[in-house]
Amino acid sequence: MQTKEKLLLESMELFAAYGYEGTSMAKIAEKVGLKKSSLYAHYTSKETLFLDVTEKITNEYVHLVAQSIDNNEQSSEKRLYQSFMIHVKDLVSDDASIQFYNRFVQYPPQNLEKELFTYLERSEEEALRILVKEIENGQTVGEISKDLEAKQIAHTYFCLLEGLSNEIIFYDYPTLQRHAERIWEVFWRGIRM
Amino acid sequence: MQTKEKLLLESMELFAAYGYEGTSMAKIAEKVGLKKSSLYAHYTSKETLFLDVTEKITNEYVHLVAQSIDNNEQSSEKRLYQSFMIHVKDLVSDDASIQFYNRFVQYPPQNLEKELFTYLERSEEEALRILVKEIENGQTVGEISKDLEAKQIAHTYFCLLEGLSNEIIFYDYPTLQRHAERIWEVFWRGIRM
DNA sequence: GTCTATACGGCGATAGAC
DNA sequence: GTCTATCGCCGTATAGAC
Repeated sequence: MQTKEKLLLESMELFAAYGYEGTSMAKIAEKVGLKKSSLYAHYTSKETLFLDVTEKITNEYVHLVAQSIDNNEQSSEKRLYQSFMIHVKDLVSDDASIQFYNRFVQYPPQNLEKELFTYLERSEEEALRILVKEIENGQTVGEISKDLEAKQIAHTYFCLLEGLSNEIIFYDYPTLQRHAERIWEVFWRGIRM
Repeated sequence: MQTKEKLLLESMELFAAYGYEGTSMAKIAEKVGLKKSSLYAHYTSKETLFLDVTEKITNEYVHLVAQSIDNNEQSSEKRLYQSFMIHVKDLVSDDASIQFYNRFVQYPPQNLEKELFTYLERSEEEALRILVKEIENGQTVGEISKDLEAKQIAHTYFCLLEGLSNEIIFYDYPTLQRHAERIWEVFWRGIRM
């Protein structure tokens, strides 16, 4: 793996775990296996490094949402359920990118707020659009109630996922998975035909 | 207001907005109207100040959950709906304490994780217990489905609130309130008789 | 209890040899 | 591109006068 690639990956994991202020260039350098001054051969500042990570992550996030909807599944219910559980799995798995995404959507570093926002706004909109499309499909084939707007349902879906991400600190994966299944049950009862 | 009281309040607001590492003793001092060295007459360290704020906030949180359920309302649906919307209102209002709570439940500062956890675990359990009681009540009087466990429903309820708290950065209060109402609609359809 | 002054370490960032 | 050395700044925390 190229040094710059590794730098992006390792710093992303540190930012996700300890936040922007909680992650020092020295710690990043140590994890990558360089001296901290060497990082500046790749990035002119901590800020530009962070923003580059952000750009990469937001692109990946949209990709993940799109990919999580498995078109081999027959019913909308199964497609949406599977997508939901894939997200839950990613929340606790080694995929720190979704933790990075959730953390900085909520708590952007003070001075980078505006620049972050432009990246995040775009990806939030795209992710929503992908899900709305799938839900409208479910409404067309008569699986999902037409009493509710597709956008409204999609919002609730993401809202639940974000809420679940808050529970990671308290529970292990099996417990979280059980919670997610029960929460899905409530959600599905709320939107089904 | 006593100096120590003011110190707790002002530092809480800064911690909630900028995080633990993002809040310096100098900024706290400035907001309180003291020199930073004077803070050490009240607390021996930034850590002890932060933990004292945490203790206060977790107690207030349990109190807020208990108080948000208005016993004058006749139906379980109305009581739960009103409680839900009070929380949403507090998310965006001047009440920084709920922002403090949500922030550090999810992202505790690295070195204080264990001590924070003991406070938060206790308050999470108590808040859940209060809501479970109200939901079981709704099940007894036949408003809420008995197909679902009260605990499961309570988890979904808090999960939605936490998810909504993530949306603050994107939307203003009226928009968030509309979202919350629509999300509630999905939720209620999911649990009603 | 609040102030001024200061200690000391870690931070982001730069200079310059190799 | 990576290193050693170093800068200037700001962080937490302490000492001591009032």
